Amino acid sequence: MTKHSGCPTETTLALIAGKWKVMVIYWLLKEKRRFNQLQRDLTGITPRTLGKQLKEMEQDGLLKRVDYGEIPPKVEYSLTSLGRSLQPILIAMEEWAQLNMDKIPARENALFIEDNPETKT
Amino acid sequence: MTKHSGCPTETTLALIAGKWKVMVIYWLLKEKRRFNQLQRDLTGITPRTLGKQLKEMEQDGLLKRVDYGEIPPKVEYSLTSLGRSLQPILIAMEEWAQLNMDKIPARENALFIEDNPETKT
DNA sequence: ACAAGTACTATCATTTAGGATACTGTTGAA
DNA sequence: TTCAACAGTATCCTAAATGATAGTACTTGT
Repeated sequence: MTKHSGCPTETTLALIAGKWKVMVIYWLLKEKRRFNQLQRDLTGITPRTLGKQLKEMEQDGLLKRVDYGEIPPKVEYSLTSLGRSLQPILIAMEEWAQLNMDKIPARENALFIEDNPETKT
Repeated sequence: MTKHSGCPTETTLALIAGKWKVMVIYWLLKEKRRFNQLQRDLTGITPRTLGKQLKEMEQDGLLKRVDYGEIPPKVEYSLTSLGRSLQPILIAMEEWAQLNMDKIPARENALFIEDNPETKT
């Protein structure tokens, strides 16, 4: 997913389509959180990627960053009302998946065999 | 967006997050369509990419492909009931975007300056 | 004196999605 | 007879997303 055409559905999609964004929202819906706390919550994310996702979401108006200017640093992330207003959509997606779990085949891979090392001489 | 962790919300997201998938569903909600027709509908898509999106969506159970085995070829794509059942979610996303249009800043680019050609000597 | 926690950024590398272009074989229409 | 339409696939390439790893400056706890 890259550019969105002006289609409103795709606009919304673009805001939550980052690999970790749904989970960031999930944790921030519980309560505000600090950077390292989020990194512990989202097991496996690197600080670089977390930083990017947070910055994008902040630019998109989904969350706000409050820097207390202290030393050692203290920065808190929390959802804006715009961010919180996505909750019904996320819940709808969650319920849809749970309801249709059985009908969704597990697609693992393999479209065309393309640039596949095994295929080359 | 790449792998989904087993989180149902992300499962749903993964099914519709391809660059053209929402629009494919949009057109197929109207009526069944053939490959070249879709390519005309989705202005700008290449046949390779269209082929991929359709194949993924078919593997995901969102649409079905019917090959009439004729010559010249005739193949029709239509939504499955699973695919059609996504409509409320897409509408919810559309309405959310329309309702919040004014609050969503236009994010154009520029996170860190990273591997930027202008920055290099 | 040393380690750990704070919030990151820098640099480099890999992976993935998507695009450009050309091509297939057959048919019916101009 | 040459052309477009049909439904794609093959090959190559670029751009975007994400990951791995290391390091910043400062402070509190042991």
